[in-house]
Amino acid sequence: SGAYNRGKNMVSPRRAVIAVVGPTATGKSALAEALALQLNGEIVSADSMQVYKGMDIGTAKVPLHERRVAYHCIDVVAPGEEFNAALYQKAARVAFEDIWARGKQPLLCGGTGLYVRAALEDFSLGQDDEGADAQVTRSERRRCLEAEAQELGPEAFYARLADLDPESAALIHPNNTRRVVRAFEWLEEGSSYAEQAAGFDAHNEVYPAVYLGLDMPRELLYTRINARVQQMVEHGLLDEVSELLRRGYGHALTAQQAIGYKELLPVLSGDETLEAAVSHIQQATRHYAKRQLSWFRRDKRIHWLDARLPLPELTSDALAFLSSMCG
RNA sequence: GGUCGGGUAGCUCAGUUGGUAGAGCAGCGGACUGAAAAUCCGCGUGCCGGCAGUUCAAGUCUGCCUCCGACCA
Repeated sequence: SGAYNRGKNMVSPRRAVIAVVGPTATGKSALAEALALQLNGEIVSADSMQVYKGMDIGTAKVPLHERRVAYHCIDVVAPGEEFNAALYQKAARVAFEDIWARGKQPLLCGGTGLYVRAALEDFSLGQDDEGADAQVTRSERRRCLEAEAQELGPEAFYARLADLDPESAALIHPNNTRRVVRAFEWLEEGSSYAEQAAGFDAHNEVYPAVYLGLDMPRELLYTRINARVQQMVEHGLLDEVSELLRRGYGHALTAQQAIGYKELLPVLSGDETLEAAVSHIQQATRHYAKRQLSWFRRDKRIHWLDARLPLPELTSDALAFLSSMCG
C-alpha cells in the first residue's frame, strides 16, 4: 500500500475524493454529474459491471451523448476478460492521480461497496501478479481449488481448511465455499484470511474521502427499481444480450453473473417468456439493493441524503455538506 | 336449485390414524478484502372462512351458514 501513498504531498481537503454511494436506482449518477459540473470534477465509476464493454443498458451506464463530464473506469475490458477488485483498485487510483494532475476534482460514484473501499482505503488484496503468466497460474490455481471443493463436497473441503488454518476457518461459514477457496489462496500466498481480517474494520484511508449516500423509503425504491427494469427492456436490453451472445460471451463469467443478462438468456433460447424474466430481474435487483444497503449502512462515515429530493435541491444539500466538511 | 372440489402466513400450498400448525416464494435483518450485480448466514402467531355440536382434546370428525371454482339441471 506504500506505493499509493503520495509521500511528501500534504493531504489537504482539496485533495479529498468525493464519493457518491448507495443502492441502485437511487440517482447516484445524476448527483455525481451535477456535483462534477459545479466542482470542475470528473467521475470515477465504482461499479463492478460498468467496467465491461457492450454491457450498457443493463448496467445503467449514462449514455455517451448524455455525459457532460469525463468518466473513468467504464468500458475497460471485454465481457470475456477477467476483472476483479485488485485490477479495479489500480485503475481507480490511476484515474484519481490523473484527474488531480489536471487540476480537477475526482468523484467516485457507484454501488459496488467492495470497489469503493478498495479504491480509497488501505486495502491489501494480496500479492501482485507479475505479468500475464502470473495471471494464468492464479486462475489455474483457483480452478484447482474449485475442482477439489467439488470433489470433496463443501463440508469436507471446509474441514480441510479448518485443519490447516483454524483461525481463518472460524471466520468463514462452512457453506461459503467461495470464501473457503479464497482462504486457501491466502495460505498459498504466505498469509491467511484471519491475518488480513484483523484489519478489516480499520478503515485506514489511502485517499481521504467525503462520503455521500443516497437512500429513500424502501417501498419507493422498489417501485423505482421495477420501473427501471421495465424501461431497460423497452430500451433494448434483449437486443444487447443477444448481441453479447452473438459475439460469444454467453458463457463469459461476468455475463452470467450480471443481473438483467443472466435472466434473459432463457428468453432468447425460448425457454421462458419475457414477462417472467422481467419479474425475475426486478426481483434480483431488489435483493441486490438490499445487499448494497446492508454494506453501506454500517459505514458511519457516510452522510446520507434523501434521494427523493429533486436534483437541484439534492445537489445544493450535497454542496452545503461538502463545504461544511472542507471549511 | 343439485352434486363435487376447495377456503390454513402477503402469495402458492403441506398438514400423517383427532393431541392448539410448517414448507417454498415474497418480505425483513446481517456478513463481506483478488468472481462482489457474486457468495453466504439468520428471522415463520397465523381469529387454520363463520357458528354450533361430538370429544379430556378439532385445522383434522358432524351439522348449518358463507365465499370461490368446476360440473349437472
